[in-house]
Amino acid sequence: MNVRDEQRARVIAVLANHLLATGLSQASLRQLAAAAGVSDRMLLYYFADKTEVLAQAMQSLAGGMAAKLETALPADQRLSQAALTAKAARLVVDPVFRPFMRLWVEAIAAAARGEPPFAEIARQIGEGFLVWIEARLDPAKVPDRPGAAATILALLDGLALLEVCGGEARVQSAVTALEAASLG
Amino acid sequence: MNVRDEQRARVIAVLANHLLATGLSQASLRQLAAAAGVSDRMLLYYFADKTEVLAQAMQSLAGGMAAKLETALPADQRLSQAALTAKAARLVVDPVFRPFMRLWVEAIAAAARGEPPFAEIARQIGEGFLVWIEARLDPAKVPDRPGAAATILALLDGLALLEVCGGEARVQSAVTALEAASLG
DNA sequence: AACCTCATGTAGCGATTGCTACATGACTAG
DNA sequence: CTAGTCATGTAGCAATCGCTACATGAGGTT
Repeated sequence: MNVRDEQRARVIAVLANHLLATGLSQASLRQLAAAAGVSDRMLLYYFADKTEVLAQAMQSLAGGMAAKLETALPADQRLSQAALTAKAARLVVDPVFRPFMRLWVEAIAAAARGEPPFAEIARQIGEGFLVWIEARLDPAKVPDRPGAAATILALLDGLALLEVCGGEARVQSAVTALEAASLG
Repeated sequence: MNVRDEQRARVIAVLANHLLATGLSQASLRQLAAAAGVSDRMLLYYFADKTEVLAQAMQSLAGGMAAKLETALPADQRLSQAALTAKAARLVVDPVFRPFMRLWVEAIAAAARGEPPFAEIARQIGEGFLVWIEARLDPAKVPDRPGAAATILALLDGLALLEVCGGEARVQSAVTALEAASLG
């Protein structure tokens, strides 16, 4: 393997964590390079441009999160809409997933203003989420699975927004209410 | 009234619409000044700095939206959680409100990365939403009103995110599912 | 008439942005 | 040994950013 290709892999891994920790505001070329321990010059030697760096780091993160979600809530168990909503909500507010959800909000906002590569990436990741949700909805109990999945995804994403504009307490009260509703 | 104060009012009104139409990506000082039909130099004569311009424009928008929401769904009618969720969801995906919801997502993302003045503004507007929602929940039918309100707000905000990462179709299918659920 | 505040224009500063031109040593294939 | 690719450093460019220093005329006050 090339030195270059090794560095590509290493840098992406480091930068994925950097993005998780600091968000998209600390993501200028020079800042990314510093975080990865290379010069900005070399970052652009390893990757074509900043867009490619961000795209690969986000892909890496999305893959990791998908794997964690897969094991955190196995797909062989099919749930009602209320039950899956409550379980998934508890999941995404977990400290393990929360940094990703924060970054997810920033990525969607970047996508909203058409900033490459986020427009495409947001769609990909969103699609992945929908598939994950639908696979865990019991067809017997949920007639409109696409509609239910879209509703659940909206709510999960919304919890991340709620944290920013309403604080931790609001998020907890929402999750608690969802769990209560899934029992009644 | 000063020329300066008149201009402040006029410029804010124009810029509020500009932000609604173009989002926060077209919001550099020079771009804002051009949109308002003044020089960047004068924009900073009317306002202390860019932060004040954005803060006032966002406040203006929030006020307008609050008024529209107030009349669109009067507070004298108290609803169940499912019913309010469905009605409010239909409301925020309306063409009248959608540009605001798009901007709202960008503002929250800016708040998430601590960008002034959005951190404070997002909290204010979010709080206003929560009050609006709680005032329309029937205490007899909804035991945990704060929890229900937080849940509804998360879902409404999430619909705006869903539009970006899943497209118009997903949003419609979610709203339809919510309306179906509120009838059953 | 002298002065002063208000309103506005011209010009530019220092920082940061993404990105590039050019040089150079190391190693490798012929 | 020579030619050439690989890996890296130094330096900088053009654009944009938020913001400011300075000048100037217009109109009111004393």
